Amino acid sequence: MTRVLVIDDEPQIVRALVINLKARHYEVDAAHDGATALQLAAARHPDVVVLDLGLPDMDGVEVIRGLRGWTRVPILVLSARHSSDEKVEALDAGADDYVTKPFGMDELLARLRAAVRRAEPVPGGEDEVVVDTAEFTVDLAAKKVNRDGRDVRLTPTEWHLLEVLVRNTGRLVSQKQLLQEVWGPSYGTETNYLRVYMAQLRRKLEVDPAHPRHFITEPGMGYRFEK
Amino acid sequence: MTRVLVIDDEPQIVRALVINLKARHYEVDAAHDGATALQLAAARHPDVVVLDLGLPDMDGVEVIRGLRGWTRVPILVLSARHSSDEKVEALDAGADDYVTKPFGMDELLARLRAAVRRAEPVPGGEDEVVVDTAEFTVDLAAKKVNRDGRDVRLTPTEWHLLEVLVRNTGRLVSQKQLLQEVWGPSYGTETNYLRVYMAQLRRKLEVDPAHPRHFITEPGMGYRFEK
DNA sequence: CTCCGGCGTCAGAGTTCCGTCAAGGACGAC
DNA sequence: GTCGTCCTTGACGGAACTCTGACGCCGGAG
Repeated sequence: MTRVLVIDDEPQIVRALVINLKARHYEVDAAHDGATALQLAAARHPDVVVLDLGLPDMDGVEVIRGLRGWTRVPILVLSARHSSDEKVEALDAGADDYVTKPFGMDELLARLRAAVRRAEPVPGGEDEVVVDTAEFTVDLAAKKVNRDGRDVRLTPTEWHLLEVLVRNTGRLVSQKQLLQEVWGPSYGTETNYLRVYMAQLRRKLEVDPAHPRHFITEPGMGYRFEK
Repeated sequence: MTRVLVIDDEPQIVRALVINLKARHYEVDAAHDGATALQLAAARHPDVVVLDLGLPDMDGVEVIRGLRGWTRVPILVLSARHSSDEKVEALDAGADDYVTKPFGMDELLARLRAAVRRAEPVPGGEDEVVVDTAEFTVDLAAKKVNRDGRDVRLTPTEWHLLEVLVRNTGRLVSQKQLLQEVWGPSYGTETNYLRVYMAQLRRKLEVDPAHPRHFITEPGMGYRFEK
């Protein structure tokens, strides 16, 4: 769940934001002044910050600097001031976006979504998509299988089949489901394909292909991958 | 130097932007319609895009989608429309910011700076600028390849292809992804291009081009660069 | 016991995919 | 214009992959 930190000293604005955000399943923290805000940010590590520049205890830009000292969390600034200088100052201090009050809630939420989306790690980035077994390792992102320090070469079909099984580690995958995912939706009965390609996977990955430990056959039903 | 792509069909706006940006030492490309814009984006790989939604040939949101299909470059939208729906649509399509016309140049530039800053890689991040192999060295920042103490001459396309592969060292890069990143989003099936240019890269960089050790073919799937 | 269905194995045929070469065209430099 | 560089395109032989049928094994049912 995405966590939002709202910083504003006007209770009605905070209330409106909190209600709208919670309705959209965001987790919301709120602070009424800069000091509390910085503390909360450090404690809760929000995914995005909504900051009103007009705070009672400190300049909003100072809050931005305080945050930017240690985090790159997206900061969305709210302000009643339309002056161009204010915007430039806030943006150059490290804000990500600047919305002038009064603002439309739809727009604010859209900008919030944009800010959060941007901060997301690249899909297929460094996320750990590696599955380990005693004998081999499957890296789903790099499309690599390593066994005894060597890369194992898989054909597209073999890889596709392995992928479906590994993504369902421990679960039984029916023959029909495998056929449809690997060969396409119009397949479903060609179980001989499965037999051939399961055999090849086992030959390449199992220690003893005749007595598989990872690619288990469930007779009449399907196959199961076990670590 | 930061490269900006300006997309707008109003010459006076383009002129104003180009003058201001160049004065601040940005490198600027300009397009006056969506098709040219997508082409230019693919060819020039801008660091940030400024996009007017009102284009003669296609909907601005389509341009956003066209870009987002293959790149995460920051997109700053300009529009005369103040309607909230328009903003939400553009932002949800993948835009990073939305500025309504008439806009202050200072503010626009500040938002541009914010967008570029955000996109910067984390300082001290795991960005490898130089990649070494036993036989040659690729310097991604300097755009240079060195082999046996000599710089290897690569054509723009060869370099581009090499860059994509090296940035994904060890990972399989699909043919479609390579084509889209190097030749542009409208490509995806012209695998003969890949065959030709992979051969050229191998001829220039592999010890034995017929038995490549670094530029590995995964038949039916794509290519992989290995140190 | 025999029969039978489901599974594993193997090898060959057919098809797709890849590396290579060469020719043609676009473009800019001189 | 002429040259040189680079990109595109087509063609072809060979390699890799998928499909297909045949066969044997095994366990359960009759």
